[in-house]
Amino acid sequence: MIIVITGPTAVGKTKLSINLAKKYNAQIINADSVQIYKKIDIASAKITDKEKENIIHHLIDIKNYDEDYSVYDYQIDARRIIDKLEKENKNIIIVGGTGLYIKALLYDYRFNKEEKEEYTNLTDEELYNIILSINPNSTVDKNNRRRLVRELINLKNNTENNKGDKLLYNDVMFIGLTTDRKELYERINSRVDNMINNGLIDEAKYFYKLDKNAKSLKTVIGYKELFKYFDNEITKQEAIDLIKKNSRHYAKRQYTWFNNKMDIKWFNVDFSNFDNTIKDVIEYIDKNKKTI
RNA sequence: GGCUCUGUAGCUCAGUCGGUAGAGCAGAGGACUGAAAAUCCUCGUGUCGGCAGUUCGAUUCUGCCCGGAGCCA
Repeated sequence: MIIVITGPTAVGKTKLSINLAKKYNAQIINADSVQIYKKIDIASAKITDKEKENIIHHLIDIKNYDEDYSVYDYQIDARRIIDKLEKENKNIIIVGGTGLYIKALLYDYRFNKEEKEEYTNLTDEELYNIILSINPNSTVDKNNRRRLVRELINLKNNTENNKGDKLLYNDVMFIGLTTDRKELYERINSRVDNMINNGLIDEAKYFYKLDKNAKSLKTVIGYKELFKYFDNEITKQEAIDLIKKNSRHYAKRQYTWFNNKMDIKWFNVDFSNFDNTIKDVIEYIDKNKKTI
C-alpha cells in the first residue's frame, strides 16, 4: 500500500506521517524538493532525528547545496525505492508538498536523457519564434523563459511530453491535509516567527557565506529574503514580512496544483486535537486500502 | 480660538480644468513534464467623510458640520 500525504505548507503533514508509519509499519519517502538538501533544516521545517521516532526516511538529506537535483532525478530515485520496498512487501508513505514530484513519481511522466542548454544569447521573443518555426501549433507561454527553453530543448531532441495521467502503482491513496485560508495564513505567519526565533537567520547566514548564488539556495523561501537583508537591500523586518508573504503565495500555488492536477481526499485538520484528524485518516485508509 | 493641509478600493495614495474614478501593496483565480519553495498569466464599484447650495449634471466648485495632521496664539 502507498499512502501519499500532501497539502500546503504548515498543516501537519510530518506529524501525520509519523503516526501513520507507526500504525502501518511503513517507511517514509520524502516528497519535498527542498528537504532533499542537507542542512536546509529550519527553512524547510525538516523533521528532526528525534521526531522521526526511528521510522526510516528516504530522500531526505541526500544532496549538498552545490549539487543540482530535479524531478528527473527524483523520479528515478523514488521509483527505485518504491520498487525495493514493494518487493519486501513494505507499506510506503510519501510525504511532501511538491506536487510535481509526486505526480512525476506515481504517474507515467516520461523524461529523456538530454543535454542541458540555456540559450542565454537569445531573447524570449527569438526563442518563441524559433519554436513556432519548428512547431507552429506550440502553446508555450511566450513570457515564460523557463518554459521556452524547455520547449526548444524538447523540440531539438524530438521528444514530446506524454499525457502522464496514468497511475503506475496499485493501491495508492492520496490524502490531503487542509484548513480554511485564514487559519492557514495565521499558522504560516506564526511558523515563520518561530523559525526566526529558532535560528533561521544563522542558518541563512551560513549558506549566504558559502555561496549566495547557488541554485539550490536562492529559491528557498526563508533564504532568498534574508539574503536581501544581508545585502542591505531591505531591513530585517521587511525580510520577515516577505518570507511570510512568499510562504502564503506558495501555499496558494500548491492548492492550485493539488486541486487541478491530482485527485486528493481532503481532510480538514483539527488543530485543537490532532488525534481526531489522525483517527479520521486511519478510518479512511482502512476502508479503502486494497492490500495488507 | 485663528490659519494651513487633509479625509477616494482592506492598506498607501493618484486623479477628474464639473460628465460618478485608477495604480501599487494586500487578496483571489489559473497555467504547469528536468531550478516546481521555481517560472508565468488573469482579476480593482468603491455611499470618492456627512449635509446643503450653485449647476442640466458635483467625488471635483462654494458653505456649514464631523474626523485626522501641522503651524500660530
